[in-house]
Amino acid sequence: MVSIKDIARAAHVSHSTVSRALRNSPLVNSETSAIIRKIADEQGYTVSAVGRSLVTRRTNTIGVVVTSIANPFVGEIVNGIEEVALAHDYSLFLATCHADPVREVRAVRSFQERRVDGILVNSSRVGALYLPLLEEMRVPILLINNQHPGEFVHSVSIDNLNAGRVAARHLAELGHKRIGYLGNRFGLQADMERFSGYRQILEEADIGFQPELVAHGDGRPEGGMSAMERLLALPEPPTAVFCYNDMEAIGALRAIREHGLTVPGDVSVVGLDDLFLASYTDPPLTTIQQPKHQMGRLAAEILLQLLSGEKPDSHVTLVGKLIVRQTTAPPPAGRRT
Amino acid sequence: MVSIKDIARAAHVSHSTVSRALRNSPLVNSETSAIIRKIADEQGYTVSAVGRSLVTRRTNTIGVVVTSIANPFVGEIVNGIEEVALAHDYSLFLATCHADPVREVRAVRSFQERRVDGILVNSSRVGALYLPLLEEMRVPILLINNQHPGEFVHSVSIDNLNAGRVAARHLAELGHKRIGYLGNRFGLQADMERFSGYRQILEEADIGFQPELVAHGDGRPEGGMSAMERLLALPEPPTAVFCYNDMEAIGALRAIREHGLTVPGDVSVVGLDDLFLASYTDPPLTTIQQPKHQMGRLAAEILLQLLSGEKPDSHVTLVGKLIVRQTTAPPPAGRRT
DNA sequence: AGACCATCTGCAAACGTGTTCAGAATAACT
DNA sequence: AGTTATTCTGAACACGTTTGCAGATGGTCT
Repeated sequence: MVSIKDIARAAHVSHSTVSRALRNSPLVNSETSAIIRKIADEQGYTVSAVGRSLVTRRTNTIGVVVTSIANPFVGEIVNGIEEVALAHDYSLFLATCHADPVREVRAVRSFQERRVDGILVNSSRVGALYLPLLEEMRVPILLINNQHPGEFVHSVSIDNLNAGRVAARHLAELGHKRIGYLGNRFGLQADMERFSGYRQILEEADIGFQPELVAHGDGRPEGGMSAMERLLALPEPPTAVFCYNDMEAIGALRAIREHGLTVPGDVSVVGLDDLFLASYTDPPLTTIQQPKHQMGRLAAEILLQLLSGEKPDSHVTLVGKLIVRQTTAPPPAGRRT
Repeated sequence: MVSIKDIARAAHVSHSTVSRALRNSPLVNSETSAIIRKIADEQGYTVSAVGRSLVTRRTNTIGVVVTSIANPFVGEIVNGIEEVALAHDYSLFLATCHADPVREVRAVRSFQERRVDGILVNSSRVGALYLPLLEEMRVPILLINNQHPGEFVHSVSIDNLNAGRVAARHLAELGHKRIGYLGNRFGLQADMERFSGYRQILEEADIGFQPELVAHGDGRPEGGMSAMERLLALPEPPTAVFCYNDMEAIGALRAIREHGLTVPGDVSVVGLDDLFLASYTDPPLTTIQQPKHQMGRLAAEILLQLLSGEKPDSHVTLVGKLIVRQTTAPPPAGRRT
């Protein structure tokens, strides 16, 4: 591998001069600079980031740890991160932890060894347990959609309360009086916040909260399906449901169909996430869009600001947008009490 | 940041001894070794990969360049890669190129600067143009599902010919005589191979190839939808279609439904990829599963073998598995001619 | 001519680690 | 006691780069 010294020898200058020439330093004569660059080109020289990092004490890398990169949701986020990282000449270390604390710790340790300049964490189930570990590191850490954003220094997340409100309000405005909530049984903070927003709207709209209209899934289609079945088995089932996420909504759609009912004729459904899938369910799913890409971009931008010494806002929340497709409509004529 | 020299000073030994102690070298006395490790622990020392890489001339990193990480298909592959990388203490640099040659070249250059030990490329549209660039690098490169695998030294890909055969055979065995093909209009090699397999089966089954039953989409639902519409407009439309991928199959399902026909009652549909989505279409999609995860694992394993000096097979192909769900059935009674 | 300045270049140190080699200390022999 | 073998440690160099400082070169001014 050709180094700076090799081309110094070839150009009959010192390696310092080569270093300066390649970095366009005004200190070096433009002619010699041109010669040096030409030789470097011919020899196929590329600067060694590892040599450079050793002296500059910066690696121009950021570590990203996510639950699973196969999840299209996090894929979008990483896409946004990568976009701004690339624009600023940063590279990404990617690690997945699959919600396994051991793996997460291992990933962070590895990042520490590699001397990343900053870390982005997107793994909503990791609690405050790891706070000490993360803080022990000397680099800025930013959490995306984390379970306990308040406890960490910097975070970017969606406004879950607002999302719950927007979804419930949409259904209330369509005239629904029996609006169910298909939650997530793992007691995630996101679930509680979405539920709160939903409940707020019910109170504000004088519909009132009806506890029997709440069921819990597991965040996956199967869980959504069985939770929906429980609601449909009620003497007076809901005419609309707001689901914790799109995955559960898909399960709900199936349960409703298998129950011999139609969407949105008999039951309206609202999801949350706006996965790619949501456009292609039958019928296409009305949902709250999480600004995944923007979330990734914003997270990376804030991290870069931190790295350049600025002091950006500690906790940023983004609001989701309601995407009305075809799973919501007014309640059936006979049930508009 | 605490370095090896700091703990050497604290332990009253030389930094060489510290280096050895932390790497469990048998050369150092076990008692002093214990003392050193204790001090290192107290000071929160973590070895610097950049310092180490400088002397070992290995970074224990591999660069992964993909089209888009938001694509669940590539997400699964990366998942597999990460799994074996982690197991071997390698870290992943991730870069996305969005099928943009400029970005791809930039990503590879960045990897080169960072002195990755090897590179995995998954971007099926990149042709032989970049071969020189890739070969100029001094590290092993392995291509996953590439457009022109033969031209590169190492590759892992799916057996597209076989996939086409399996899909078509499944439909032929159900009794279909008019089997359409919904291809990809961009002339990808994968499309041609899948088509060849399909055609082979038609000949072997004495059904014969009927050119009017072939239409081309764009690899996305919209394209699949309009291509399917063209087939349905034929005087004698197909009773089954094999689609280039699941995305087009989803479009086909929608076109068929909007045409007032049912799946699989009137038309059978087979996709290819087995995206997560495929389980949740209505009805659930029969498709050929691409072993995405395994492909990622295998790619990483082969690369690691290359890195350790072994000479594994140059070109590995994996066979996809037929997943029969509910979009395929015998043709309608009136059309079994 | 000498003083001064501007412009460029090289020397040397530093970053954190691994590794070779030589030598010190101790133990085990004759 | 003297020799040899064994076990451990430290000095020194290397890896590739950046950068402060000193010095060289050549030019301009008094």
